[in-house]
Amino acid sequence: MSTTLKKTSKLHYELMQELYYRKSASCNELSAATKKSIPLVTKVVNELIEMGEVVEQGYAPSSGGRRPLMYALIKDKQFIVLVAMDQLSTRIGIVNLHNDYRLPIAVVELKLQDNKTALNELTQHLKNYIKKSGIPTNKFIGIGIGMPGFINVSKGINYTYLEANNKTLKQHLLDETGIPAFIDNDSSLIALAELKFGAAKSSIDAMVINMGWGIGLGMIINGSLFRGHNGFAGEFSHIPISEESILCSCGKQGCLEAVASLLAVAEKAIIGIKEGRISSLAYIETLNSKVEVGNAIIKEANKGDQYAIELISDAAYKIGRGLSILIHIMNPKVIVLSGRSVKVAKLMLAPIQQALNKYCIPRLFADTEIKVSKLGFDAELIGASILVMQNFGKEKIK
Amino acid sequence: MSTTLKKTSKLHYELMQELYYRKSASCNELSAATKKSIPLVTKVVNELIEMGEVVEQGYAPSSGGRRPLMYALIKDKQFIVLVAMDQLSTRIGIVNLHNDYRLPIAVVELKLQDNKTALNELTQHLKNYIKKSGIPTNKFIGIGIGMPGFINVSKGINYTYLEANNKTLKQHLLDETGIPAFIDNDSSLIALAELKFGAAKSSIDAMVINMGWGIGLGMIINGSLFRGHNGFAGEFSHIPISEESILCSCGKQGCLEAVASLLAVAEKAIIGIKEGRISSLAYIETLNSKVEVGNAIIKEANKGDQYAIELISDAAYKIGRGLSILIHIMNPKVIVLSGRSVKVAKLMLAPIQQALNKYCIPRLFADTEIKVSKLGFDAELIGASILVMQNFGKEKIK
DNA sequence: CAATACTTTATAATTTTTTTAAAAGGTATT
DNA sequence: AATACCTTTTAAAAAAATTATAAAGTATTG
Repeated sequence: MSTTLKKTSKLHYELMQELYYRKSASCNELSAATKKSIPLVTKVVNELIEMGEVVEQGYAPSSGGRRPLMYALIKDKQFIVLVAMDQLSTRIGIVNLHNDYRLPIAVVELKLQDNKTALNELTQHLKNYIKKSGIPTNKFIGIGIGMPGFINVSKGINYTYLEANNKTLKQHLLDETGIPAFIDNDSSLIALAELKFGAAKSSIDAMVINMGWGIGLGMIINGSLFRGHNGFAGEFSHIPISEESILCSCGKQGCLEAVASLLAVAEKAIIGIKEGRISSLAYIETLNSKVEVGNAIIKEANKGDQYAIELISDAAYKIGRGLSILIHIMNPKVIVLSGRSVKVAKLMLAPIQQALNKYCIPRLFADTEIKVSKLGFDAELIGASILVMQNFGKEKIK
Repeated sequence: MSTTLKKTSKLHYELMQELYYRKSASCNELSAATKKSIPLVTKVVNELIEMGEVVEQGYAPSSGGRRPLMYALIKDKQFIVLVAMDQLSTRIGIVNLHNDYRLPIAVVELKLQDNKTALNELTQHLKNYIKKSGIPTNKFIGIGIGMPGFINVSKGINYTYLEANNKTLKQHLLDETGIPAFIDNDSSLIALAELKFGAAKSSIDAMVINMGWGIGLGMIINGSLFRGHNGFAGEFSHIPISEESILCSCGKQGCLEAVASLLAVAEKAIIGIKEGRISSLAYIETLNSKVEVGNAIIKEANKGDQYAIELISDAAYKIGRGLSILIHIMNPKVIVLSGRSVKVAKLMLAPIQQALNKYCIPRLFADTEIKVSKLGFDAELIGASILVMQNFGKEKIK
């Protein structure tokens, strides 16, 4: 972008973003997407070609009229570093602007809670991974990071984890790597991924449920991610919902997370098995690890183990009750089931539907589709790259 | 608008809308509000003056620079018919574009439920009221109607009440009165009123609670009313919340409305008094009418009657629990207490706060203000006029 | 208390962008 | 094959936004 003398405008970056989301597009499509006139888009696209950022891809099949010339980003000019963190493990990847991975995704053990060296570990892993890729620093657009916790996206701070003394997390990572960093909540990134590449593609409004060790929610409203006044919207995990007074990690009782998250299910399974429930789960070795049991439940439920299915169904019904509240408030068009537990999402559809039948006013959800994510567990990584692209050029153009 | 040859654009109407909301404004303010350039706004404002729609109002005090010329709508050129309905009674008014009433507000008894002649009654009342005003039909911009029920705003249909055989409600009223009509949910209109003229003025996001015989919710998101995919968003009344299995009018159990609405409170009061609770409520004559008792509770609570206050506090705490769910999901900046029960809203603040303290994650509502509406019971009527203004010119300009 | 520095608003000149119109390259139908 | 109809591309005209400048005010300062 700096090789030519032509000045780059906001629209230059916007068109590149759109080409990233669509892989390839015609001038007319780009004009519609950016709400700029065709002549203007045509002019800017030609400038991008001159700059070596974009190439013609030949003609697309006609849709009943003159065939459109298609354009795409040049593959390996720029790269994005992706990071998806959860409480226990962190995934790192690097993609080009066609979303091809340049290295296998690295999975590293990294405990977030009560771990003072967590930030240093992360920084080190990142630096190593980037070095290993052999790509020079100036070719990276940015680092996108998804993680749990209360996050201020614009300031680049996570109030819950990874404290960087006196600095914002964003600034710390920029200083260490020389690459601009952007952080966001894991559920928000999953919602972004579903919006741009997944089951909620081009949706005006969609609710994306991040089912995993917790239960997150990313909300798409008016075609973009809704973050709320302080950026904390979508705290679905901790709505007071259950009559069972089970203590939640947040300190309150009756939270959805405490009764329906994968972690809660695993806990219940461990007790059940110790009490003698018959299940293939009884034969796993690491019965003391909730994480291992949680993963095993998903695997065994898909194989048909009755107890595992019962546990999943039970949780799904409770999630369904939570969704009924969400539907009453938001009246969404699409609800997407995504996140770690997506592998058993098909088993959850029936109990969720049952809960909706019981707790929802029929007219409110008659028109609401419940979809299962096809992006699977990669959604958060994909979301991280979108986060970076959404900020692409923002600092260069005032 | 039709007296001159100059063509009227979308911006002409937009500027008039903005002048309606602000009473008076400078070109710079209008430019900022409409996101159009100052020269363009200046030009169009001058055209509006030529057309006789707008007048100069002289200079406003300087804010540290050249004094701005202020502009305002001409008062009595155009009028709006306002209608606010609830289950039992309907209010009708007429205002000019300075929001001055031209006639005293008419209150008529009109039962919505199970009343086949309701629509005819409404039409007749409207016609009489308009006739009484002496204002010619072509001077009315529109009729704005707020009412309970499931409403499709764009189609102009209420799925719950006022069926107009084979016609939309909107079309029926246009045919009968010759004036374009617009309908919307009562809670949505109250939210609009609070957004433009009330406690949520110019808010980016706000949750407006319509407390009355039911419990409604109007949501302001990104500075405008959020209606959801089918227009049914904000069904706060019927979220499953209570452990008490009280049957709700919607057929389900444990709805917020069934335990915390003014109607539910009145029901509880009647039982309490019959059981011998000591209260000034015991002396009202119409103890069999829930509506009368409800109104009495509001009056006596404000006078200090302990039982009435207890009843209100109890309901408020439950509403607070509902709000805690709303806060978890939406993370709003402002929550406005509005609607019929607004007269006791001050008594409700403490128990609501208590519920939030118990059920909310502190960080989520630390920054959330809970405000009491100053528009009072007129909010719905004001909202009806805004509804009309929002549609002003939309049919004339494609 | 004038002179200067800094505001905000209004107007004019210039540049950018959109709108409109026309041409070019297709498919579908008769 | 001729015609109708559709979509994309290019060109010319019109509209709107920027930018620069002028005008009219307040606050500050020696």
